Amino acid sequence: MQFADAKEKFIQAWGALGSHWGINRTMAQVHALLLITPESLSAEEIMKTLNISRGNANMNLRALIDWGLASKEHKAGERREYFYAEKDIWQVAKQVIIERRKRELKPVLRVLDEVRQVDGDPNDPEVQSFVETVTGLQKIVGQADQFLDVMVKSERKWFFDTLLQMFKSKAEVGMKE
Amino acid sequence: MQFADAKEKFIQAWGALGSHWGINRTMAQVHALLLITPESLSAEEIMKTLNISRGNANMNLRALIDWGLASKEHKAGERREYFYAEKDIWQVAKQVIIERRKRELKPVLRVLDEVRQVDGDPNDPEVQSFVETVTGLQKIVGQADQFLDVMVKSERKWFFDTLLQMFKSKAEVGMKE
DNA sequence: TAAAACTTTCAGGAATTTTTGAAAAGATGC
DNA sequence: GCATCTTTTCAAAAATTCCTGAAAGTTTTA
Repeated sequence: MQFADAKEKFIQAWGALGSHWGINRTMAQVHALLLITPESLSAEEIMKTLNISRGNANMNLRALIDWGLASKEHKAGERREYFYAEKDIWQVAKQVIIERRKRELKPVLRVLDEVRQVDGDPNDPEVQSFVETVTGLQKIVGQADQFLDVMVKSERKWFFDTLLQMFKSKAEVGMKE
Repeated sequence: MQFADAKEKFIQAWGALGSHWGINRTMAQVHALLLITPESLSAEEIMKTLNISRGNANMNLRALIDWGLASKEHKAGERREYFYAEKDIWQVAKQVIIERRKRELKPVLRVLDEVRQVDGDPNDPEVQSFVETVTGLQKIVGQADQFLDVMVKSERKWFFDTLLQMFKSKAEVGMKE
């Protein structure tokens, strides 16, 4: 495959993935472009490459900065701003997790905690089922939250080495399906 | 909080969460309703509770069945169909992971593999940066995929016990930030 | 101070996604 | 076969999300 095609394909694929994960397609495409570009880019260059308007470029660049995935840079002697993305994928992954945890997991945990304290007849099967479901969700979401907390505080090597051990121990024990 | 309010709040919250994760709001709400309801429900009841049309209810129920999160049931002597959701949250989590892995992770891994084999001057910094980024993504997405594979094949208890050990070993070693 | 270079905002419009509701299709029982 | 009850389909409408481009705002230079 030619480089230009590969680049195009990667940007499209990353955009499509983003849209399956609640992230605006264009924001993901801008991110993809910055990820694979060695030097920083001006808004102008991004607009041209992705065929988007000035306003759109500006909005999504700000969003990326807000997510901690991109930064501005000023080049000496130049007036315009240049943008670049964090290239270390482990850092990127951690940053995404930090933000989504803050924006989505925390609020959900708060709601689960709130609604679990429903006052109603504990013998009513409807209430029972409700409390059971909410408690179950709280446990799993809470566990996931803890796990992600460990992850974002970890070094990449330690984290994957430890996961690897987990896989091994599974093989040894011969866990059933 | 009154039961009716808690129920309402839970359904709303679950719907909002879904929409942040690429899942249609109504589908998540129908799922929430089925999750907390002990007995199975007819389309009619779901339409009435959530204030949605027949077509909408039907569409989202089918989607839930397609995701393996809900099932149909026929009651003896009754003509209409009833619907219920898997209540075991561990099973639900695993099922969601199975589907998203199939629908999203796998296709992305395929694209990454494809575009990594770009033919271009290996000394061109643009090409270098591209290959580095794609390789890095491939590694991390691949690791995540493996981890999720272990998870969906695990018993809940084994999985969380092992994670717990992982956290502990971190504490002992005293990993730095 | 003013012009030039650039960034940000935002109202309106375009595009996309979701929902509706009526009609078609599919069961069931007589 | 036919009447009845139920589910499914799908074109059109509604709702939502996203994008544009011109105008306003900001910073720099002279």
